[in-house]
Amino acid sequence: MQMSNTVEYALRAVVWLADNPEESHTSSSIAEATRMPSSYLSKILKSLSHAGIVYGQRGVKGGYTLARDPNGLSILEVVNAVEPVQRIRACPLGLEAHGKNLCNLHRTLDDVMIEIEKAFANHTIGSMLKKPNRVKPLCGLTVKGKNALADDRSTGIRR
Amino acid sequence: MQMSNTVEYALRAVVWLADNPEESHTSSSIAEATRMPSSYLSKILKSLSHAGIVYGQRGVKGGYTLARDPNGLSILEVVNAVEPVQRIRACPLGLEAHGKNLCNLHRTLDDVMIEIEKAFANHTIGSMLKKPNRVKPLCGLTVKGKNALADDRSTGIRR
DNA sequence: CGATTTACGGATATAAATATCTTTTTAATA
DNA sequence: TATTAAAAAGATATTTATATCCGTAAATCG
Repeated sequence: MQMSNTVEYALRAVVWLADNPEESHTSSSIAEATRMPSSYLSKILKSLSHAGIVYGQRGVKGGYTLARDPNGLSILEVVNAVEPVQRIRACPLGLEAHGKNLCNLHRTLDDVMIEIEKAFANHTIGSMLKKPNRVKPLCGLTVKGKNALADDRSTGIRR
Repeated sequence: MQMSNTVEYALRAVVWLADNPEESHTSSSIAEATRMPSSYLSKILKSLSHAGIVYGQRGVKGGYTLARDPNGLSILEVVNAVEPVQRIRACPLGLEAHGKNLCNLHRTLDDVMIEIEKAFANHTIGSMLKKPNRVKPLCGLTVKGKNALADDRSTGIRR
């Protein structure tokens, strides 16, 4: 049971945009700054754009900006944009016998999913930027050329 | 964000064993009863056996039985046996710069993982069997030949 | 003891998630 | 208006998770 790469990437990108709101950022500049695969990120940004979380401006001087107020944007919304939290609404065994009634196992598992939804919903992107922390968001990375850890070759790809 | 098949299968098997404790059950009989791929289940049962959650008896008249008291067995233990809940203990970006200190994003994500652990830990296998419910555990399936929904061809495989 | 049944360990195959690449569309600017 | 930059769309490749298969070990029974 693990946080998927897709969710991790999407959140990194959104936090980055929230923390650097003064200008728009291209897909590849975000990828470089936050150390993730550029072409995969571009796919993720499309989903975020569809969901209205980021705004993508095409063409020269284009790029992505955050389309929402970080203080009103929950982690749950970001997660749902790329990999929706799947509630259990009907028996996974596919038995029609009892309609919408779940047995205790699946009722319990759905309760766990509800808890997961709540845990995600409880945090906003804004709150993560505001909390004091010795460690800067995204582990001290900054915009390319300004203060980035230039000679770190790690990709950030897990597993 | 979804409950994996592996976790779903493991829990179905454990609940089945807890609900039918009077005799041992072969891997394939459990698979048939709870509608899941037999050979994959046998792999999952191996993990559960390693974790001491089920006991596997070889040979004629052998099979699996629950090795633990269902009332003291949490869902978390079953989940951890097959697909451990992965806490975030170091920066996924792999930066050594700040040791064990997580930035707010990863601190928050790890908090979510803690909530997931708690949600799993809060339920025991026994409690699911005891709760009154119009729908029987595992959606009314019973031991082969007794009362199973014999003409249902659904496999229970999602996605 | 030999045959049968079953778990166990590990190799192989298949499907799905992850990642990359190619082409098209849109916008800016020279 | 031509050129360039970048998102958007979607096809393709790679990797990982899911599922199957096969040989071995242990237990039972005749």
